[in-house]
Amino acid sequence: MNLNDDFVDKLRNSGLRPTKQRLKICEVLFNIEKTFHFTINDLSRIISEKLSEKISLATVYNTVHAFKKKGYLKEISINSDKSYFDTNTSIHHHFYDEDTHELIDCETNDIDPINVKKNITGKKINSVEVLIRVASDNQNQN
Amino acid sequence: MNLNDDFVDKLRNSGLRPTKQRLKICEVLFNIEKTFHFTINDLSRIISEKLSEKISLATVYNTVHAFKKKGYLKEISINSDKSYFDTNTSIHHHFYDEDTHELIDCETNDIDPINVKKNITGKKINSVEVLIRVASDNQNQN
DNA sequence: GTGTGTGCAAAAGGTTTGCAAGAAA
DNA sequence: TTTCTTGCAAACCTTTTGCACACAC
Repeated sequence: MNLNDDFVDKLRNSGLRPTKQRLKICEVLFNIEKTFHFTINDLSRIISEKLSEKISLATVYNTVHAFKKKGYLKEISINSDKSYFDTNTSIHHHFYDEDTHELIDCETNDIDPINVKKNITGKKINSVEVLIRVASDNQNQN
Repeated sequence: MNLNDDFVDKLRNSGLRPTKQRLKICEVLFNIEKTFHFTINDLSRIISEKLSEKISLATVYNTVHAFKKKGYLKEISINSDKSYFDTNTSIHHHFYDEDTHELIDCETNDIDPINVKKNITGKKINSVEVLIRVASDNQNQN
């Protein structure tokens, strides 16, 4: 399998040993054309379903954090009960569907450039990201 | 004390009994001219320091969530290890200082209007909020 | 063989829950 | 007196850690 070799290279190039577990996680995360969002729990579940083989939770955590540190994944804060990760690592925005709790990417191009007029002395801006909360049009909001 | 009466009314009007604990939490949260950001832990600590009287953690959680439900507090997602709350319940933006983990309000006026060019079919936009991550200018990132 | 990675179980945070005792209506 | 609230401890969930064993190099 060609892709698998790519993953081996990818891992090697970033100083991560291409172990069986890490390759499986790569398959799940990066074998897909469109980017996707997940929690560690999601990922763990998907692995055991798709691959009919279990990877220890600790290893999933280790790997996800290693991938994040290497810039292959990005962590997103939507609500505070869980960490969401995104395979789209560019600076971009999100729609958050409050009905379904689904997260949808919104590329930088989909929003006019954001001009921050205030600034904090001695601090530089690392990122500017927008969260757009949406809900069903005909919903009775609580 | 006049303010205390206000709090009693405030609570009564929203169907919450004005208990000793809730009034104390009101004093801490709403007796201040400027808005402030806190975690439940912060709040609990402030209460025991400022009021030299302890309120059970469970009660603090209960009260904060009750206040949030009534619209007196707003929950903010910065990172997933903790919940932050904000006494400023308007739609507004935030600076997040990655060095100090401090949260700073950024009023809607401080950012030029945000034009979202993409939209999700059948969904209406509830809020558009920006998180600006900042860090020390001379910091060695990572 | 050396060093890194894995997996388990235990621990650690933050948060929630169940229930008995207490306070407000 | 009835209903809501409090407080404690236990439970819970997500995440982290310690350590022995296994695997990659």
